[in-house]
Amino acid sequence: MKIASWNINSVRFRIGIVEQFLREQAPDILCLQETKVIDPDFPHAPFEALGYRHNFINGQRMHHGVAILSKVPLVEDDRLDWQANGEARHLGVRLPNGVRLENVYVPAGGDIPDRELNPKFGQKLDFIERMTRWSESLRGPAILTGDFNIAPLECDVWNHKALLDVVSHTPVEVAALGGLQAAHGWVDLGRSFIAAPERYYTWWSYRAKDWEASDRGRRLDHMWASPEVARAATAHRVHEPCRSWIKPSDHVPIVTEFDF
DNA sequence: ATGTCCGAACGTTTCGGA
Repeated sequence: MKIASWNINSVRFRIGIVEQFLREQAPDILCLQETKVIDPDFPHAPFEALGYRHNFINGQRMHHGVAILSKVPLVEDDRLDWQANGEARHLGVRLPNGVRLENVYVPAGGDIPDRELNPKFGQKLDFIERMTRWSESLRGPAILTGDFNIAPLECDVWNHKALLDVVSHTPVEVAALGGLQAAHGWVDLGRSFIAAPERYYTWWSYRAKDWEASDRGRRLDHMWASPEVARAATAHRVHEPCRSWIKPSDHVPIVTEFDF
């Protein structure tokens, strides 16, 4: 079982590179974030043509939105709203073997890392806190993946010191993410296979003139698993070349293979 | 390091969000 996660930054605008990725990597399941499309306008046909016939979508107008496209039958569990503001940021399904698959788009949190000056930063921390409470009560084997919008380790960013005050790498966010991870004993599959201190990024800003040359990346996208599920993981890859494809997302896909 | 990209709006350009 091959499971991929990708913040696509508009599934309609980038349907061409989504198809290319699915043809080349053929994951059994693809979790998307930032689909940026209401459910009636979701482009189902390209996925069905490639064999993805078990599709679950949770979209909204303009922003956010998540989807799970699958070759294997899935059962939807829930779509949670940890901010209680109606934003489409989660979709939970169950795999044929009963393992839960949770696809999440964590709020970016704005530019200023101060909840008094920037309410979005507070919402991001509150979102993580509510996810932590949910995570504590979660029973059974599960996979938690998506764009967490936090790069926790020093080697998850191009310059640790330069980014200590930059939203996505501040100590308060890293501590919150650590609390979430501890709340279910989540295993960080990315770092299980690409161990620290090796460089590992999944996002490069559009604003760099040459993303590859400057390489100012961050690891914002993650795939975590319950300990028993993590033991079944056999491979994990990050597909950096996708950042150079035509009309790229600023994120690249991550893929984990499981022996089930 | 204030740069780029998306979707929407009575729009042929500007804006919020990331």
